[in-house]
Amino acid sequence: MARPKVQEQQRAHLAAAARRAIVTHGLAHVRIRDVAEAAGMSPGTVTYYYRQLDELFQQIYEDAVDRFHRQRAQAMQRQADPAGKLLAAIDAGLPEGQDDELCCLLYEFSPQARRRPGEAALRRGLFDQQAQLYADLLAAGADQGAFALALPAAEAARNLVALEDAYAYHIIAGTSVTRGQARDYLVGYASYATGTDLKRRTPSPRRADEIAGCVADHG
Amino acid sequence: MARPKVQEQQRAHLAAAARRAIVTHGLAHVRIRDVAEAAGMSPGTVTYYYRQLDELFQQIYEDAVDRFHRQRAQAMQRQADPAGKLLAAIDAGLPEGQDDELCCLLYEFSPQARRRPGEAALRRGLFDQQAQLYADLLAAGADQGAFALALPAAEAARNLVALEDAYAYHIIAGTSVTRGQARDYLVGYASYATGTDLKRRTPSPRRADEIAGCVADHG
Amino acid sequence: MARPKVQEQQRAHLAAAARRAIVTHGLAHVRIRDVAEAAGMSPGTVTYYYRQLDELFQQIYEDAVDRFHRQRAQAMQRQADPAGKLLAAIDAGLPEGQDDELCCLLYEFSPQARRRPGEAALRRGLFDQQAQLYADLLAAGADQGAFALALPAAEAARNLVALEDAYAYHIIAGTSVTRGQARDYLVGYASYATGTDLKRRTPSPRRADEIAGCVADHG
Amino acid sequence: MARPKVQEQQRAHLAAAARRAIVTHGLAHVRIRDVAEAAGMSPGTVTYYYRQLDELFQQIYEDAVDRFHRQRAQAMQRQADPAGKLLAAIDAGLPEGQDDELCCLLYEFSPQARRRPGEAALRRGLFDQQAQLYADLLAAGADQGAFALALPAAEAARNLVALEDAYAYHIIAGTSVTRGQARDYLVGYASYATGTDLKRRTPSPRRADEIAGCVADHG
DNA sequence: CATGAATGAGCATTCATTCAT
DNA sequence: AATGAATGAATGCTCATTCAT
Repeated sequence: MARPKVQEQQRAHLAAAARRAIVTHGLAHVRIRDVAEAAGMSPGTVTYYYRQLDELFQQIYEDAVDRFHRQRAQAMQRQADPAGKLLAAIDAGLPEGQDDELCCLLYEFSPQARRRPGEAALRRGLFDQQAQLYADLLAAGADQGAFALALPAAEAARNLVALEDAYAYHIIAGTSVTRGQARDYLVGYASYATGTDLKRRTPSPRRADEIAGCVADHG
Repeated sequence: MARPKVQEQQRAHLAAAARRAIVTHGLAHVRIRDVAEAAGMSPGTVTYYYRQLDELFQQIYEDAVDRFHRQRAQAMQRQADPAGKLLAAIDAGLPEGQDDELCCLLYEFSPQARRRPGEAALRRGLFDQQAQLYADLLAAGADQGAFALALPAAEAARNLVALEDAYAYHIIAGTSVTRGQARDYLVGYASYATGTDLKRRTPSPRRADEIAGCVADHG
Repeated sequence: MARPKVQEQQRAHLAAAARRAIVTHGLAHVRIRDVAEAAGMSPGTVTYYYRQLDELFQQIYEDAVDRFHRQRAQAMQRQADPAGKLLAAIDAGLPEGQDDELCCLLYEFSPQARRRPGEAALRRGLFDQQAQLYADLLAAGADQGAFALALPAAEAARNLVALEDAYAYHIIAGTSVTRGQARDYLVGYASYATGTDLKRRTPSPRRADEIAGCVADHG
Repeated sequence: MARPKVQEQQRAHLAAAARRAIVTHGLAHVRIRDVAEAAGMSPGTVTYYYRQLDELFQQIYEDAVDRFHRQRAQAMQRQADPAGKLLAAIDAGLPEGQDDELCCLLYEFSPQARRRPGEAALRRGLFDQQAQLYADLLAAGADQGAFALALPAAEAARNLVALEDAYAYHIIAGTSVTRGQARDYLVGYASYATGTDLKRRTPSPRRADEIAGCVADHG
């Protein structure tokens, strides 16, 4: 902790501003001035804290990947039984709406994966982590007798994550599929995969503090 | 007496060059010079044919959306029975590999949908068209007795497209899921949805001339 | 007459188009393409006939200066008595309206006089010629006993031209002074200068063929 | 802690440089680089202070119109009697010489009035203001018994301004009429209009500090 | 004779970056 | 610590000009 505390606070404040600026203007078009304006600072101050803007963006992407996974893992831990965990996982995986910052960020960065090996690895890790969460849950549920798996846990897990990813895009892009439909489709697929009827269960909405934490300034 | 007009040829040549340039450098970073170099022309010539670069990019996106759909519809028409059509559709929907130009293009443009209403509409149309292809096929197969649908055709169709979209991204981004795995997962889901075992059928690979035609320079 | 007749025709056609283009877009902003469009030709053809656009513009200016003077001299010759000639001169000196091509052209070129010695000389010659017309007329009228000059003919002549120039600008710029007012002021001043009441005389409107000739294509 | 703001100073410095550049190169041909060189700055700095070059030019025109009027109004106020005011007005209305910056600017902008409604309004306002100055002065002089008007004050006032405008052009364009002649003609006309002999009065030359103030760099 | 194709010089403008304060 | 000033590299775009047909 060599850096003074106030420096860290400012860097976190700038990171939050940069997230907002990326979502607003798009990663492709965000300028230093946009970040500065979102932070209520001058453009000079942004480069004062982040000499290279790429450094800031890279950190934001890594944070987003990490946060997305931790958020979902926590949501699952809050539930006791496998079915509850499964529904919690689905709800945590879908964006709240068209402006869900975390999901928007992940999609803004996605085209870069093809060209930047580091980001491809990050993206791969994110997918594998999510799939592993589902796979572990399915396996555990099957062990406990709660689930009667219709297909291998790994395959079902990957399909669940894939469906989430695709529908999440449509939700934030504002195209054909609404969040409610996406949730229904996912619950439907999960029901098939686990041999249980998850549709009868009450939905477990994301808690307010999670949502706030998602966009909160770390400082 | 005057020079013959070759505008259309050159515009097509430039569009092909621009597609390559976008895939190579990313939509966010392509410069006029990149397009010019890919076309073997001077930067001035690019703006001679496309006064605004946006005009060119927009046309490329619209073409890509259109081509993706037509390509798949044609692949399905070549097959006689519902199961064959279904497998053809799946194969036509997945990218050939990490450098599949058409799929790369679609993913390069995808983050813009959130901000550009026109592109969101285009993207929505693409999803709806693809889903409709599947939905019609599933319904027809059910009518003929070939399929015993496990869920509503519309829902199954959307899930198939969603799975394709998600796995296509992983294939071109080079992350966890290979094309072979993706195909297996999709065939598996299609088998479940249609109540038929599609895995035993011989794959119907995309024909070589289709692939060539997809990226060919028309000039 | 070494040049073929058709060449001369085309050059005259282009000059007329250039005049229209200058009046429409302003000398400062006129582009080769504007001239080409006004002529219904391609930009390449314009440079084919006028290698340097300046050459064309210079010719247009010289023509305009010449035409303005000849037009007025002719209008005066058509009248028999001094008073009629004076009124004819005034009417020939004022623009028909906001779009009077000849006057607009002269004003478009006027700022260049300060920097281009040749154009300053041209402009000087135009003023002197006009003043001479008036001075000769005033002197002749005084000799004949028709006018009783209130001040030296040369001074009165220059003032008449100056008033014309200034009011002409307001007419084509569409500012405070209308053509009718400008004419009244000029007639008023001429009445004072000549010691005659010119206001009672019927106006001698510019003849239709003059107006047509003013904007006509020389070819 | 932050740097002090010196924007206003620099903007004024740049405006002065732009005025010089316009007079030197002509409004039609000034480039950002010309302004930058005149200001001793880099081209980037010009756009730093004025994002759109038009913005700077528009401001310069508005300032010029305003300054021209205020300068003359002040010159008139310095004189006590109507005849003195009249002579002061005439002297303030004519350019000092061929390089009178303020007059050159007004003539550089004049062709644009036909095409830009805003500039036409500005130009109209300038004419009306000047004419009003004269009209008020003539009417006041007539009331005091100093002047015996030979024609309506409004008409005489407009003619005075028109003569000034026209002769001013010849002075800065360096054509036939010298400043001395122009002044004599104007004084002659004013004498006629007011029924007084203004020629016997000592001329009231523009004061040196006014001239300096007119072109001075405020930075 | 005429023009469409192609180019490169020239331009305004954007923007990250440096620096003095 | 923070920022306004200043700059120059980069870029899209305009446009006169050249040239092949």
